[in-house]
Amino acid sequence: MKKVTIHDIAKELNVSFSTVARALNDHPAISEATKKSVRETAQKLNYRQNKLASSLRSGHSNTIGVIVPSLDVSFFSSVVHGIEKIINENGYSILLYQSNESYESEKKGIETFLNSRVAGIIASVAKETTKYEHFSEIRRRRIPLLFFDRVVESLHVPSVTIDDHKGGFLATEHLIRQGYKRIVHITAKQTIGIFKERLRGYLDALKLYNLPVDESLILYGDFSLDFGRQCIRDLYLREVSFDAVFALEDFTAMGVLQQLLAYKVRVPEEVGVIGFANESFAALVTPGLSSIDQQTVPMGEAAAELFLKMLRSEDLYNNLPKRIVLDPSLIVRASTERLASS
Amino acid sequence: MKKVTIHDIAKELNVSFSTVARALNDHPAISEATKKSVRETAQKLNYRQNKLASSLRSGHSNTIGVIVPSLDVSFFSSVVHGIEKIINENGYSILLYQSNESYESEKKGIETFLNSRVAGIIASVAKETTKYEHFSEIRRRRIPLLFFDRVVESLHVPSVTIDDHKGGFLATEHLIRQGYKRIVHITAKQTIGIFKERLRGYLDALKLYNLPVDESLILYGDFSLDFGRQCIRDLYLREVSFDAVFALEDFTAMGVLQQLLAYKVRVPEEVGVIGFANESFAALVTPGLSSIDQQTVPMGEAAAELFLKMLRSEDLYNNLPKRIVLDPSLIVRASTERLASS
DNA sequence: TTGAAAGCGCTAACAC
DNA sequence: GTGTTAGCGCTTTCAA
Repeated sequence: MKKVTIHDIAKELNVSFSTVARALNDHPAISEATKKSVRETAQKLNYRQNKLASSLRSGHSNTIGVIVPSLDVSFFSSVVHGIEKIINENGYSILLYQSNESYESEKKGIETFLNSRVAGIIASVAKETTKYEHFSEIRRRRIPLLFFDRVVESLHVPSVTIDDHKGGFLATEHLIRQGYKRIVHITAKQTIGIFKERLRGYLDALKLYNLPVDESLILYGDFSLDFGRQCIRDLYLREVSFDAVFALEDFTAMGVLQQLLAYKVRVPEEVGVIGFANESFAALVTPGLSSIDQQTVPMGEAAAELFLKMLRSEDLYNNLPKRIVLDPSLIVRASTERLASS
Repeated sequence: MKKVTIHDIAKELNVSFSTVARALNDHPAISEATKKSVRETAQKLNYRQNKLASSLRSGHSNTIGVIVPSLDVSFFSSVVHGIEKIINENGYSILLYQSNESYESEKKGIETFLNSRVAGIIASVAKETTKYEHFSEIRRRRIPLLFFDRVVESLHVPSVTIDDHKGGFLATEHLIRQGYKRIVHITAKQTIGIFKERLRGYLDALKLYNLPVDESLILYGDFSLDFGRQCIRDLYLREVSFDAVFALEDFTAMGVLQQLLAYKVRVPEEVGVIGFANESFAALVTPGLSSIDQQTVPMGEAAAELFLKMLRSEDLYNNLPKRIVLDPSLIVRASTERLASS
């Protein structure tokens, strides 16, 4: 199949190729009649506009780079799902990259985006990354950049995140209102921002409801399902009394749940359990695991919409960057539903 | 930041711009000394090759289009994860599109790919799609096309799928070997290829082990968690005796499991349950749900590798298309583990 | 309302 | 080993 260009259409119709170009771009100065015949022969010849040429010439591209740690993590694939939806509805396409949490990959991805002359970049930073030169280069080139979930604060770039403090607060408040009094919180050993925020939410809820903060109820670890199980074993070994557990994320909460059931502890009657992230399994396990929903798809949509606004505004980096902080929501399931009304 | 081109580097070094181009592309006829100085000033000036220009001129692009129904389905995001990994390691980038199971979106996605002059396309067909003109256009343009999981047989295009017949067989055989004799199979009302294959596997296993095929044990429905629950209620209502259930996918199996537990039926002692897909929740529910693993990441990797071979071969559409059929694997968990040894 | 001409930044054939 | 030249297929001024 020979490659068809606007010149072929022009030859066919005996007009100049620039008339054809204008007709295809729906230029106002072209008569409806010409437009019609141009479109018809374009169709007939199976013409397809070459975006490479048009982007090169015009200096405008309609692809935007999206880089995330891994699509194999449901949080990220779900956010990308939301981003792609909105981005596509607005006529852009996405160039996708996974950093696999590696700084080198992330840098390489950004370079590819820059070389491909993307219109802008949406990113969630790799865990490993501690140098941000590749991100500041984007800024220096005046290319729109937006972070979601994992943000580099020092760059002062627009971002979309969720309010982890509020999430921690909601989870804890819910347990308190269900009548639980000695609430364990499992958090991360490392001082990762989001987990510190969830812990702050936990502490603030206790304070607000005049419950004492008991340091022996705050457990620090390498979060995982196994760590959740281990926490429960330790609490029993140490004979710490408790009647509820708020775990920093659902897998850990799941471990907690499994170990409690193994010990024949009744959930939620004797001990309530709540997680964080609202993973798909939370609704399926028995008893259903209460959790905090992170609004993944809305996060992607909000990110894409804010980003489109950035693309359209001229004074991109002049005013203060906009930060959208989404509200997490409490999902109550059987694992904490001790009272009829919450 | 002014845009830097090879001309700027050339001016800086008093050489011709084509020397610069060759140096940057590591052309053998350029002296090491020139290469070095060119690379240095490129770095100094913050030069970035414009891929749009180079692809336009050379006629070769290094982006490949990937279109899937939805990234919000873990199967697809996991396969895309595998594809992206291999594709990137080989210097290509992926342009991503979701069809959301819609024919119109799928068509639009393919058109965008064609306009963007992608080097090739990897696709998993939308449910809604019944016309394949957009796919045959790809072939006509001699652009490499590969299907994974959802294939258009009539197009004779390379593909990567899993052996659903074998999956159905493995699941059923496992139940038989565990001593279950009256095995229910829940399948789809619509005659979707993969589900028909799983059913065939079920029937073949029964035959091989000389178990009778009882039509009243084969249930056709609109699969979902709720349908799984309903199946169990119906079986009890109709007083059909059975001692195991093989459901066409995990969510349905989960419904089965939940309803059995609600009826205080002991799993796996009285009834064994196995699903299909090995969703992440299968390992987390109690009892753990046995399932058939679909090799999502390997599928993505195999698809990407076969695809790269296609890109490199000249006689793309001459010989018979290669079809890779991956073996599913049996994952045994508590829901079917009635005997010590399987 | 349309045409002519220049050029986006690069690759690659052809010179020397 | 390096320079010259001609485009890739478009967009976009300027002129008519």
